[in-house]
Amino acid sequence: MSTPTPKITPLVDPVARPGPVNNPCAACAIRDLSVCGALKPDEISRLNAIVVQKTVNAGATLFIEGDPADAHYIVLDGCIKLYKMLPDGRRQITGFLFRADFLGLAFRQRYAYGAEAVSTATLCRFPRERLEALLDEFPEMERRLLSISSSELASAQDQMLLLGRKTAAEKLASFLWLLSKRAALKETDWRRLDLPMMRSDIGDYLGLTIETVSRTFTQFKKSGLVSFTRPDAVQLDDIDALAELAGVEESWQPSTAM
Amino acid sequence: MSTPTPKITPLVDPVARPGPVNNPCAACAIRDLSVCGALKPDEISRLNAIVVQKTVNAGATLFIEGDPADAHYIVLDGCIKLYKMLPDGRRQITGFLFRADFLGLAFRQRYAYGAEAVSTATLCRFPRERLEALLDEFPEMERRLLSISSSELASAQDQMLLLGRKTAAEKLASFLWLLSKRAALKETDWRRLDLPMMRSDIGDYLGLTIETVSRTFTQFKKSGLVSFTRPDAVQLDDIDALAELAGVEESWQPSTAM
DNA sequence: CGCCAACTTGATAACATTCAATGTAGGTGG
DNA sequence: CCACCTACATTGAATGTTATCAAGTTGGCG
Repeated sequence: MSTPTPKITPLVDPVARPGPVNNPCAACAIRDLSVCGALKPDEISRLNAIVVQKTVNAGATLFIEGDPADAHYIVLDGCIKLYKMLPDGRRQITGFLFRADFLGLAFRQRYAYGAEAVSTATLCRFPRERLEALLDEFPEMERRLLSISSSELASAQDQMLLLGRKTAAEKLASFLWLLSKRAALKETDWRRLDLPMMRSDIGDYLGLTIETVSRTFTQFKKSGLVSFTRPDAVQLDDIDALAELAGVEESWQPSTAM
Repeated sequence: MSTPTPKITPLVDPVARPGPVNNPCAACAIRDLSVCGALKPDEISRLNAIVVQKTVNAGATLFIEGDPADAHYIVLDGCIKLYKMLPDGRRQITGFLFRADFLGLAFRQRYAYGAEAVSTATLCRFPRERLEALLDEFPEMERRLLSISSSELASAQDQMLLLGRKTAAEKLASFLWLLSKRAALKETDWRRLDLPMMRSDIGDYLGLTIETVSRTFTQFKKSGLVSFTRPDAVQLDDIDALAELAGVEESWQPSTAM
C-alpha cells in the first residue's frame, strides 16, 4: 500500500539552482501565500540561499513516519498526502496538501507522519536547521508559521468532527465542499473539481472503505448532486444540497488548509 | 446538552488579585510548564499585570463556538473539554485540557469550538490583545506557543487515526493509555486514573456512544485489563495489553497534549 | 490485443448504534 | 432517618450502517 509505482511525467525541471545566479524566490508566484511572504523584498535572497526545488513523481514517498525530520517544504504544485499508519497496516490520511501549503509543522526530531505524492508535485525544500535559524532572525516569519499552525489545528478539529460524528454521505459531501472551497480560493472553477487522489486515499482520509466511497458517489450521482466525466473529475451540480449534507452553517468561513 | 447544571463546589478563591500587591505569577508552580516560562524572572510582572485568575464550577461554559475570541487561558487545575457540534446536536470533543495546558490556540476573531468545565477548574485568563502584544515583545514566548501548537497538531493527527481507523476497544485502550501517560508526566500514579469526565464525554471524544463505552469497559473488566472502585476511578491492571490494543509501538513518545 | 490497476456493484456479515429497561449513588425533602 | 428523585451508568435486544468478501467493469498502457 505504501511502496508506489512511480509514473512517468517529469514535467518540471527536477532541481533548480539556488544561489546568486538567479533568484527564483524573488519571482515566486505564491510567495505571499506562505511563510516566505514575511520577508521583505531585500531579504528574499536569504531564503533563496537555503532552498532547493524538487520534483517528485506521483506515488513517490517524501518521507515516512519516524524518519529524521531534516527539512520543511512548501508545495509549489501538485498534491501531497500525509498519513499515519497502525501496526497492522490500517491507514489514516491526515491531510492533502496543495499549492502554497506548508509541510513540516511539528518541530521535532522525527516526522510523526509519512508524506507521499498523490500527483507529480514540485516543492521547495528547506533544510530544517537553516530555516529555523531564519525564524530567529525574522520574527515575522515565525508569526506566520504560528498562524499557519493555528489554521491547521482548526482544520484538524473540523476533521475530528467529521471522523467521529458524520455519516458516510456527510463525510463525502464535506470532502467535496472542502475541495470546492479551496478551488474557489485559487484560480479554478469551484463547480468542476479534479480528484487527483484515488478512492482508497479518499477512503483513508474520511475513515471509510473504497467500496463505501464508491457507493456513496453513485448515490450522489443518482440524486443529482454530482456528475462524473472521468472518475477523477467531478462536477458539483447541487452545491446547496452538498453543503446541507456537509453540515455547513450559513456564512461559515471554512479553514484555509485541509 | 450544552446548558449545564452548575454544581456546588467552589473550593478555590474565585478571583485572585493581579497587580502590584502580590505577584502570584512569580510563585506559580506550573510557570515553566507553559508559555509563561519563556519570561525571565524580572519580566514575570508583565504577565501578572494582565492576568486574572478565575474559577469555574463543573459544567460551566467558558465560551461556545462562534463567541468573540477575546481571551487565552492556561489551566491551573481541573479539567476542561473542548468540543464542536453539528447543527443537529451531534458533538465531537476535540480534547481535554488539564493542568498547565494552554487554551485559545487558533488566533482568530471567533472561537472555532466551545469550552466547558468537566470538573471545577481554575484558570489564568489573559485578554487576547494584551497577550498578543506581549508576544511581539518576547519572541521566546511566541516560540513556545509555536511549539505548543505543533504538539497539539501532532496529537490531533493521532486522534484522527483513532477516530478514523480504530475499533471501540482500541479507542478506549488508547484513551486510557493517553491519560496514563499524562498522569505519569505529573505527580500522579499512572496505574490509578481519575476519570473526571462522564461516559458521554468519553464517547463524544472517541466517536462512540455512551453504551459502547460502557460495554467496552465491562469487556475490559472481564478480561482483567482494568478494574473500577467507582465509575470515575479506574485502575489499569494490564498496561501491556492496553498498549498493545492501543496500537502503541515500542519506545514511542506520546505527544504531551491531548 | 490483452493485461493490470483502479473503480464499481452485489451479497453477506459484523460492529456499533438505537431503543428500552434496570441498576446505583448522591442529594433533598418529608 | 428514610424514601424518593434525579443523573449517570450498565445491561439487553433489535436494527442498521458500514465493512468484508467476491465478482464484474472500465480504461490506459505495454
